[in-house]
Amino acid sequence: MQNNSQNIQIIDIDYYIDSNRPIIRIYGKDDAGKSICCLVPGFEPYFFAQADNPAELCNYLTDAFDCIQKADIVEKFLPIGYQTKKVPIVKITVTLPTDVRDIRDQIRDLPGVNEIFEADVLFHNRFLIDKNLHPLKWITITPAPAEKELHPTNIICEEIITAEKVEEIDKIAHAPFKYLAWDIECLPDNGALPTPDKSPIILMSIAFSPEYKGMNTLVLASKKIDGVDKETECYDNENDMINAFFSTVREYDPDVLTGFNTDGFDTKYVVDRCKKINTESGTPVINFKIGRDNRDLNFRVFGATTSVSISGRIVADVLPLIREGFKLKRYKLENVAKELIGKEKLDVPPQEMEAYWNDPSKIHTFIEYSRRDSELALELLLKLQLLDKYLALAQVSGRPLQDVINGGQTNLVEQLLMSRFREIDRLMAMKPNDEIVEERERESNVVGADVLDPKKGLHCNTVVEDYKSLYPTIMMARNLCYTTVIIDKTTPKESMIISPSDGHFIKPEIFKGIIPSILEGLLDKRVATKKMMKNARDENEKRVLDATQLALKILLNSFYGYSGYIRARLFSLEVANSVTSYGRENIRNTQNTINNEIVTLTIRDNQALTPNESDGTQPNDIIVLLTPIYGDTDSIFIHCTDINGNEFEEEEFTLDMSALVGKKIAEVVTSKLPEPMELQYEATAKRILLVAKKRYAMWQFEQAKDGWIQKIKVKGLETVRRDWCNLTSKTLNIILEAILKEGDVDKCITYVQDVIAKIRKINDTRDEAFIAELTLSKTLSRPPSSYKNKQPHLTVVEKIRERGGQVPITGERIPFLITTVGSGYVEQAEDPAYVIEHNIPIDTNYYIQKQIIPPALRLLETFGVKRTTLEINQNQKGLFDFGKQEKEEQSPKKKNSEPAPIDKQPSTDNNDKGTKRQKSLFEY
DNA sequence: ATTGTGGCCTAC
DNA sequence: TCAGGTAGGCCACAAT
Repeated sequence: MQNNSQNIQIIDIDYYIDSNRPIIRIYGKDDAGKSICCLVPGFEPYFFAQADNPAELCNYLTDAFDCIQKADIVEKFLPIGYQTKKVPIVKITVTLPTDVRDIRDQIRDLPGVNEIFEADVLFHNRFLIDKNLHPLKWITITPAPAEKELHPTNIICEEIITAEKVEEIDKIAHAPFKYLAWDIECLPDNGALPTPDKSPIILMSIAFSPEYKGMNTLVLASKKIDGVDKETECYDNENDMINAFFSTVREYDPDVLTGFNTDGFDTKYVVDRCKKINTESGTPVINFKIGRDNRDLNFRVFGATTSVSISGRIVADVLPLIREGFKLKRYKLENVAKELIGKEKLDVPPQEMEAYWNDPSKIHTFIEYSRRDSELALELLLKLQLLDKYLALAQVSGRPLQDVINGGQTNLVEQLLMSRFREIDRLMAMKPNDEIVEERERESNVVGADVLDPKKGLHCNTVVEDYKSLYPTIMMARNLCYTTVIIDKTTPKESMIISPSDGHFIKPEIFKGIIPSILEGLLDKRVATKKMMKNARDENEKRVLDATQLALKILLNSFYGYSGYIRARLFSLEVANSVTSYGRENIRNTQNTINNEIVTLTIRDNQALTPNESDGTQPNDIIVLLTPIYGDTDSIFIHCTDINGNEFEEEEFTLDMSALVGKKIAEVVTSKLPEPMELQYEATAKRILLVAKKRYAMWQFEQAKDGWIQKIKVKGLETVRRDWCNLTSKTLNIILEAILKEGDVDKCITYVQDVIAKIRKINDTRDEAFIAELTLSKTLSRPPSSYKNKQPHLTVVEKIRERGGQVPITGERIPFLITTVGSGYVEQAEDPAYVIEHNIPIDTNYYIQKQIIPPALRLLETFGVKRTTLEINQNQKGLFDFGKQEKEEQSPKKKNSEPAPIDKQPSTDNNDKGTKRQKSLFEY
């Protein structure tokens, strides 16, 4: 190896033009933190065309267009369908990447040209695919000899290397990245959202990691302010401040730029403001070129969303990352910081900003407020490790990090498919145009999974089993792929796999599909990564590996969704429907196997035996009757009872026994399935309350290395829904705890009655903390004008607009309370801040009748509890200890962790903490 | 009273 | 919200 070769981690990739040829530019960082730009000349853009007469097309093309370097006939498979013969295709190599689109448009409609392929693959992605390189992985660069060196003048990295050769190498740890978070403050328009044509930017703040010239933060002000500290710089006016901001960014040279809602607000605001100032001055007084190629930042605006990118750097707005990663009721910086890192945002209300700015005694508070916002954004990104997953997805998929952050799963899947298609000489289809999308939309009819009817009510001792990666394993087991779908009607039946939805695929012995092969690779890699994780001693490495295995899991599960996605390059209803039809068949088969074949298991000598294995009954045998009581898509819940279908007595059926049963069922079912499909034992529910499809709660015990980990798991019920108020969630949590752990319905009734009593008094007490518990929220999911029906959150948006406040934008969650003002729930919705400020009465009846009683009753009616019982006004008994809910704990040596089945609990109280007699749960 | 729809959010 | 898929519960309200 040459000793002047250099290793870098790829951060970004693009190209530039030098002497009318494209040069690939790889931006990266070495392990000492030096920013390096690697130039790779010699890669040429190309695409493909299928023609009636390929030779004729070749001749025509080379004669007609100067920018076409070559037109050759190559042999390729077409994108969809199992094929045995390649077809002749014209490969058109052009001079510049932009020529691809030009030539494509000019030849598309020529007579004799049937179809164009791969003309919409961006040049830098083409390079990554063809060279088998992956962003965020490390490469070693062999420098070109001096005479071949390129000397671009605009690149502002610390070092520029012209590469002779680049090769990927193995290295786990990331390079030391530099992060910069920023934020702007503008003078609002009378408390409403500021607009760039009217409102100036007055403060800009920055937070650095690692520090910059000894500073962790820096606030720039657009006027002279007395008595500021050394991390605040004052300028004479707005342009000077903005220019200082951009030159600070250039000088610090961050790899990652972040902020809170910077893509959605700040970036566009600053750019618009700069343009306005530049236009008004007649000369460009502001230089906002902050790319590592010394160019402007790039915008792409799609309707309400803008995505920002800066060449050579990564733009990562934390707001969308947090939206995706955390389920919160609101996503204002204030809420997010408090919920996720326990930090307070400083408070300067928009209406008062002007006053703060103009008041010398308050302006320092304003400066600190601004500084805090950048600090919080940076802290969120780093502490929550928001980028980890995306770095790993870029590495595994081969797509540039900025695409991974801004885009969806489509890009990732397509990059993987394209790489593998290229290896076997298969063409990739172009992205569908609007016409094709509409057609697919009309035809699209994908049937999904089965949800088994739940046996509603309370059950003890239920084992939960699920299929490991069901859809990916189905695709592997049945060779489901675009490349295996039968298009030749003469294919003999014995060569085909026919799915329950009547999809036809070639057998893997004849040709193994690309998707199954990709999935197999991802699965193997995931197993290997998890193994490395176990052995890793370095915490940092462990973190990276954990992100990698998560990324692999995400990719594994993306292929099914992609196959039925109407905007996909490859779209196949036959594939999508075959996957789900096998899934439905599978869950039914599982249910039947348990019902009709296994039926019972015998527990003997710490083993679970099937009827075949047990060979009669022995004295200490415990016979367990298995009844599937619920299942959704890839899971099945099996109730374990005695032979007569009654719940076991306390201690008769232990958790350890349930694990034996669960594992035995998994083993028997798995043995009948094709590889690599696998049913696995997940956990045991000591008690489970099945309310409806997709709605249940259970007291779950999961087997760990040293004992059982217990928790209450709630699915689909109001507790986990963000469109119900906190009071509902808390009330239901108490009820669930009482039912599942203590079997105490009395307690539930008293509790609900007390909650109702407290609601009744809220307009007298005006307890603000309690009012906050009544706040509902809903997402404003589209522009207000496009709603067909009125909605409560729309009412609130309208009211805020009329009052001249900051109007929420599409995609925001809107909090509201139901007041007595107006008629009907929709009209009665009001902004909580306004309710407090103007002392608007709360509609107590709504909360009692709509928010508390129906959800409580849904849980309690199985025990015979009636609406009238809950409504009885029992003058306040006062046991309001909200918020003492158990999360997750190691089960303490069986102490009280195995109460008797509820319907058999003795009528005398054996519970050490209560004294009053409990009614049986079925006495109501 | 029952049925249909628009809307929201969740399970998987 | 150009950002993978379908199933499904429940609310409010309108139509029957």
